[in-house]
Amino acid sequence: MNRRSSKDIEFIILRDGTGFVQCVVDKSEAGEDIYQKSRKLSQESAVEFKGKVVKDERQIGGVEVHVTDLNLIHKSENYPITNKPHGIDFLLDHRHLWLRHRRPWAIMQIRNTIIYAIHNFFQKEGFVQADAPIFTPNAVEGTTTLFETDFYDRKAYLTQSGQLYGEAMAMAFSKIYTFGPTFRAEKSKTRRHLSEFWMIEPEMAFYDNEMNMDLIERFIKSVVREVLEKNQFELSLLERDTTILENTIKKPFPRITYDDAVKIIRGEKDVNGKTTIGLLEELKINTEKRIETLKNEIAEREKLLADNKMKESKRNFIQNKVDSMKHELKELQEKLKNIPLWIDSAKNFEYGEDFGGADETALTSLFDVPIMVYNWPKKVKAFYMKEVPGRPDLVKGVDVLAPEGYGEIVGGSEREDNLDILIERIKEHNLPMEVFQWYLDLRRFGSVPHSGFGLGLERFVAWITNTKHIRETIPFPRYYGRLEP
RNA sequence: UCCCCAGUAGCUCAGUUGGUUAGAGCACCGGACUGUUAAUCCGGGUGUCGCAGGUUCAAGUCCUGCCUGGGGAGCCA
Repeated sequence: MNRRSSKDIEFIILRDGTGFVQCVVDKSEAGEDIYQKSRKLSQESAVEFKGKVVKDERQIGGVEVHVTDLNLIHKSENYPITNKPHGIDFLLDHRHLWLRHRRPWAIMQIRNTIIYAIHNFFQKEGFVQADAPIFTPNAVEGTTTLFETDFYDRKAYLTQSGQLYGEAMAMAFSKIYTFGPTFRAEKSKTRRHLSEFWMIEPEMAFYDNEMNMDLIERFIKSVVREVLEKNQFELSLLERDTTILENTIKKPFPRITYDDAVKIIRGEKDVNGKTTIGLLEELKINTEKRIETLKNEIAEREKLLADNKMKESKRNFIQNKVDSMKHELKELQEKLKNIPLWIDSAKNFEYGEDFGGADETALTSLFDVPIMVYNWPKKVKAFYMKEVPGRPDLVKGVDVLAPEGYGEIVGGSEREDNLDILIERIKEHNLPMEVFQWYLDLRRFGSVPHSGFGLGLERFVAWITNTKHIRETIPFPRYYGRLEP
């Protein structure tokens, strides 16, 4: 709970886990005793109210409670998280308490809807949920760093992907999906990485990459539709502009080959008359303009501050305003410095490379729905992806890039189903052949075309809720430098 | 592992070319106000300036090293 007061009246925001309601303790209604008790309530005290529910359009949920009785269950003292701004690190140190607050509450409600909608979609489509093991004897793709553990005196690693096991299960049950934790020991310090995150990995027998992309698109639309139906209130708490989410369920996702994507990134090809370079140059001009106005506003206020007859409280107020404007100015100047680098990186993008974060942002900013980029250079993708017929340099992989700078939320492919080619690919990647023997069995005994993809739950939640840092999308995040609480 | 930035009160931050006794807002306590939404107004005090060393008459401020955090690259969902 949280409290505000005026003379003879107290406003208390009460939370019960399902939502929030304002409770009003009016001295004339509740009586002197109850009113005095309510004045002693502190932030996050546990309390029980009796009272009348009254319609009030001004309030969240449209109602408030006029309190007639009050029972203090537990008085909270010196609650650390105040109603004022805190830094992300302080909040994460108090994550066990921070979860009680509105923003985390709204994000977790949406996360819950997403999890439910994912199961709902696959169950209705006839998929079997079948989870992959978490302890694994080897690195699946050989590139990422894994967490090493002791498994009865043997080295074991925490899984970085359940995909190979998913393929085995798809050969057994036709269409399956895994839904479990995944671990990466990379010392990544960016807003889109976690050491421990949840991944959904469907795998379908007799699916080529076209069918795979059809499924991905229907899947994303279905989950987003469910969030829009169930979580309007939470989205409004988060001040999420839902235009792009609504587009996502209505419009088809553009499907772009890697070859075309490269041309678009370089600014050689336009999308509805706009190019990446043009957009970035526009952004540069707008940022410059904003910096100019900020500078002028700061100068104006500093002139005001030079008048030392000014009342102290007023002076402090203006000083604070100036400080926060200087803060914004610093951020914008930082951004302005980076824009030419982004333009440079886009213009000189080298064919055959994977997209960097800035390239992805440049590309996706031209669209108002998620896009699918397919047919990737073989050398930047995993060994198990199937070659594109007639293009031995390309594989049938697909990445879904979310709009608004969220980057890759889905990665998938058609899998190589030919034993000999797969063995060649394992050799090319210098992977230990012996640990893949069971996987190669899948190509020895009734190998069929099959495809699948992986969706990172937290990145998906981050995009839907428009959360800047992925670590706010999981109750207790684990990443380089954070193991507590 | 590499590059950039930061570390000042419980929290968020200011602190100018090195110069007297280091500041503000919030939180907290008291008071004022019948309707607040981060309420507002008045009063009340709080510091190992991340750590270690150096330069200097003088260091929060400059230099070196280390630690911690943030952003990014790599890697990826």
